[in-house]
Amino acid sequence: MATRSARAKRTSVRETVRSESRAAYREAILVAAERVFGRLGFHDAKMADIAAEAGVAAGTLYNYFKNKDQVFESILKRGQSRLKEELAPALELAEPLARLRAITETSLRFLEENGALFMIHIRRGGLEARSLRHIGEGNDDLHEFHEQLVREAFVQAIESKQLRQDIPADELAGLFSGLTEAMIFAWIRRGCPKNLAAKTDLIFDMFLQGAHPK
Amino acid sequence: MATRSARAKRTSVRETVRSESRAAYREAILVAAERVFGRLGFHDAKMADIAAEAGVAAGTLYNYFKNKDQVFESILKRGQSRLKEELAPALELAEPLARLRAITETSLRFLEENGALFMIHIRRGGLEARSLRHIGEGNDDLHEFHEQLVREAFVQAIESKQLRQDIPADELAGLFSGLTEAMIFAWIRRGCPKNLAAKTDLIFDMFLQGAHPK
Amino acid sequence: MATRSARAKRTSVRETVRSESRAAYREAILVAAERVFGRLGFHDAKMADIAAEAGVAAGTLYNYFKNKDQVFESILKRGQSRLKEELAPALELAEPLARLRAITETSLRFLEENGALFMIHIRRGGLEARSLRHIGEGNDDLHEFHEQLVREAFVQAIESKQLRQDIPADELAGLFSGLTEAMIFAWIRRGCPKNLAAKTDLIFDMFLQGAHPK
Amino acid sequence: MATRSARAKRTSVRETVRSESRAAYREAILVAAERVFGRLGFHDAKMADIAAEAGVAAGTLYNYFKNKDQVFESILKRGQSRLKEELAPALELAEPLARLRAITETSLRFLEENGALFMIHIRRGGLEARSLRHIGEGNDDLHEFHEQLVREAFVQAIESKQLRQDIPADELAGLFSGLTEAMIFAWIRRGCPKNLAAKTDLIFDMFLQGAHPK
DNA sequence: TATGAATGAGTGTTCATTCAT
DNA sequence: GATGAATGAACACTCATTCAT
Repeated sequence: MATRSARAKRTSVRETVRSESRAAYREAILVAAERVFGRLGFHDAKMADIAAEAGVAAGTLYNYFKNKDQVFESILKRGQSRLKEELAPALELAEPLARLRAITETSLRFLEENGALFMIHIRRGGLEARSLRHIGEGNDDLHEFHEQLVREAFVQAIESKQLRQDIPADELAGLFSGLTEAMIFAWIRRGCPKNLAAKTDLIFDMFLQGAHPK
Repeated sequence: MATRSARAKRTSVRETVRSESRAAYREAILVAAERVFGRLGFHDAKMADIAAEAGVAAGTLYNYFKNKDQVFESILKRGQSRLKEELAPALELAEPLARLRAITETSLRFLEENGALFMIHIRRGGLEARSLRHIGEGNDDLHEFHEQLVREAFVQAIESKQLRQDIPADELAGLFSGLTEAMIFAWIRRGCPKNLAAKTDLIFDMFLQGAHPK
Repeated sequence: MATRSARAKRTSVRETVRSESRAAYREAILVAAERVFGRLGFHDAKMADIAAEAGVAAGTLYNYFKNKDQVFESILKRGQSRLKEELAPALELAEPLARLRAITETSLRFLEENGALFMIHIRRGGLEARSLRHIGEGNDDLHEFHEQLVREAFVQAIESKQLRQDIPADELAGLFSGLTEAMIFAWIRRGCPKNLAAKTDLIFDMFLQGAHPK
Repeated sequence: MATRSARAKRTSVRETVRSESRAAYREAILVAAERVFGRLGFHDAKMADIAAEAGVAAGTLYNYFKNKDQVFESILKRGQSRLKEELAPALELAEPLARLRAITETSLRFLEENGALFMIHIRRGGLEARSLRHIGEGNDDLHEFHEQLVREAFVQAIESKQLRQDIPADELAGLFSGLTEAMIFAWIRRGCPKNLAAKTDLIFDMFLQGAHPK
């Protein structure tokens, strides 16, 4: 029994090691893929590029992912869970505008730290959606999640009269998200300089006060 | 001499016909390519798809364009000149905010009527820039042109105290363009419903008044 | 009847003109094709190139020749008849070695004046024979014709004891033709300088005397 | 450490196998390509033909050669090194005419065993030069190498009064090379019968004695 | 399981040939 | 008959995927 147990344990340990090794490989591949997809886009990124960036052989990719599409999809999913984790503290805030500000700042900071991921996400979510629709059908979309959070904050803020009453919450939320995204696009176009998160104040100021002279 | 004249005329007519036919073919190909690129993106759009959409043989494309890249580029250029034409009346307006409103409305209307073109343009200008940078180097970019117009309007509006003085014109212009683009992205995400141009008022209202309750 | 006759005559004249025009077109095309094939080789020479060189439209070529192969073939045939014409005086000579010398000199001069044709011919006859065998099957070949003339001269020269008796006429003829062709190849490799025909003396001297010191 | 060593050895063995396999594939492709190019010429030989002849998939060719041109070039280079190897013993001979005879005999034998290669080489060096000039610029050419050897032998033979003094070494060497090449062309035209190398004696006899009766 | 070479379907492009004018 | 644009078969080459080791 001792022997059995020992063997079982050894096996278990070995499997743990294996499993950790598997996880490490998988992670390395995803990190590499994120960089490569972010740099080159879906089509120009070759499986060979990703393998090279990850320091593994091309065939190895297929031990961890079914195909190129699934590598792509996995990056998105991984990014989604990471952002969700980082957003958790912000969601604790009860005050809707403060929560909105925290969500925005967190998202922008996340963006700065995960530029490549964002490139991938935005391409897929916003623009290549149609051509890549076959990828990730039915995944809960990060966009949806994010917009839902923003929408809730807006509904509450309007209810508590902190915002104009004459524009529906959805429309307002859309404009806000839009303004944020616009900031992001401008930031990308400028080559992703530092301190995107610091733009949160500007976004809020403009969004709340407008451009009219006071 | 009558004969010569007649022959000359016939030739001339024939050449006109031919020339018109060439232009018609070229146009048909561009229209088809615009649709296909808009639908599938640069990479997924195959020359065969474009040819099929245009109702010609694949080889025919190469009688009008050197290669796939040049088809793509030509769409952009064609779109640019068309938008420039349509913007001309708006540029006559002397009053900066009125001009800005006209530019915005015209651009949005143009967009509605040329959704596919815009998809193409934005993909290239904003996002696929890196992977497609080899295409169209040195074209005067529509983005640049548009942003220049907006920037000028802002400089004048700030000078005439019609806008807040505490934010630089460039920043304001960026935010405005951003807000507009955001509207556009939201519109695209919603599947390009009718009446995008009507959103001009909302954009201006929000941009000028802000979201604060009055 | 006068009318008929007149009409008939007019028709006939017109047909002559037409026929002359046809011949002129055909000739122009062949001249152009000879230059282009000579310059680029069979495969790299495009029908469009030939048409351009001839100053006609691509389609016109097909009013005179069934296809590219036939253009090629026609050049060879035309060259063959021209060389045969030029060789006629040489063939009058009764004395075999004098005749051989005249044939050689004439052939070399012809070569210098028809370099392009020769390039075509040699490519086809000597080297691309296998790959181009589908062309001109069963034509009486210029090579064959030429070698036949040479062979006859050798048979007679050996019979009249003007040449070594210990080597069969065929072998000797082959060597002589070979030496001549070798001269030609060297000449081509040197870029076709002037005065190839003047090498006739050297060929004969070497061929008859050998390289041994006297 | 034993394990490491064992693993290292295994790896090394595996790599040797792989490396041998790679070399074998490469060689098989070159052999196939040599046959196909020799049979059809550069243009008519399709990559698919070569792949089929080698018994591999078309794509495999591109794991070993960058493109069709490079396959072609590699054949030439391989042939050059092989001939150079085979010529080495002949070059040991101090006596110029004996050396020349050995060089000639070796070359002819090489030719018989590598007819396809020669077809390829001669097409490129002599005739398709112009259209294929883009291939292999700057390779040390087999022709040049061979002619240099011949030229040296002639200079020495003339110096030692073994040959006529009235014709410059270059000219004589050219004629000799020419005679040899002529023999080769005749041999090709006759369909590459056996025993080409045996013609060395005939070449030398004719070259030295000439065709005059003694 | 990692490897990396083999595979072959798929694509952009060329060009001989056809055909409407 | 001349024209020159349309045609589409053909081909070099790429790359995601498979598989023997």
